[in-house]
Amino acid sequence: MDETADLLMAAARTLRRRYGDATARWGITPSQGRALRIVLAVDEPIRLSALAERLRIVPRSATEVVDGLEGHDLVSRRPDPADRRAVCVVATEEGVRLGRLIEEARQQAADEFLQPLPEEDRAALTRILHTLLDDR
Amino acid sequence: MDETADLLMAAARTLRRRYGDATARWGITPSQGRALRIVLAVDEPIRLSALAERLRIVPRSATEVVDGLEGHDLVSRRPDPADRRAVCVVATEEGVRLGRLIEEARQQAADEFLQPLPEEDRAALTRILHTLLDDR
DNA sequence: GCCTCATTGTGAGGAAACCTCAGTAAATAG
DNA sequence: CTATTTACTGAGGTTTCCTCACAATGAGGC
Repeated sequence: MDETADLLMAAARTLRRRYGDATARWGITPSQGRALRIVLAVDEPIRLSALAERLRIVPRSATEVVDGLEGHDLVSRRPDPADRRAVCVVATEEGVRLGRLIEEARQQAADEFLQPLPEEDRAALTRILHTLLDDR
Repeated sequence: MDETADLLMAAARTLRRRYGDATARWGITPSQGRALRIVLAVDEPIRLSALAERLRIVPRSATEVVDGLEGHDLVSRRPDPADRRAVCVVATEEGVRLGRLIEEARQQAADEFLQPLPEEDRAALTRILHTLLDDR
């Protein structure tokens, strides 16, 4: 009997809730937090479609996430000089500042959740999930 | 940099979608499928609150899932003889029949998703997720 | 037997995080 | 210069879960 699938989903839910508790204090949602983290990590204007890909969601959904972040003045949209159809997302000053705080909180929530795992299990989990996701 | 959390959520989403595609053909949703599977696995009337616990959701959410299944005549509610506040959920004949088909589809979707993993990684994943979830 | 307190399920209401489909505007291919 | 493709977004929907409040019932103390 294969329960792995169910466990995976239950774990994701738990994690999302914890991370959500952690980020809610700044008025942003978990998925906004993840998006902001990517924007900051890339550290240069990123196309909305590229952001979507990094988040593994469809572009339309990325639009919403960026809307949310923009509403909080954490990122701003700007036209891509190379392609006038495209939109680039960049973090504002406030976004950079808050991003750091959020990253800390995120890290802490993840650590707390993953804390019962010995180091090697944690590494194994990351590796296994990569295997599952990277080849579609 | 800890990406495990993100991977976990992305994996859950992928899995839910695949499982959803598999079950949609009988008009039920993934979470209804999971609930039906538990009802069938227990193989005797199960309290709604117990079902909720097995699904790791709050009882109020289980009410909805059961509503959905009842609407398809796959399960029925009956009073618990031992406690008149409680409600027991049992599978109907149709529920048993369809449950088998759904289980097959579910199994196949999970297998397909987990297929890139060598057997030992799959076992490790299950074990690791149990560790994460079982102690809250 | 009562009174209080906890428990069980559910109505009401809502939020998060996705999706698809269709449409506009711009780039690119033929 | 038409035809197709690509990049984003408006509109609308779905799934899955949550909290809060409440009625009915059970259970423990006096």
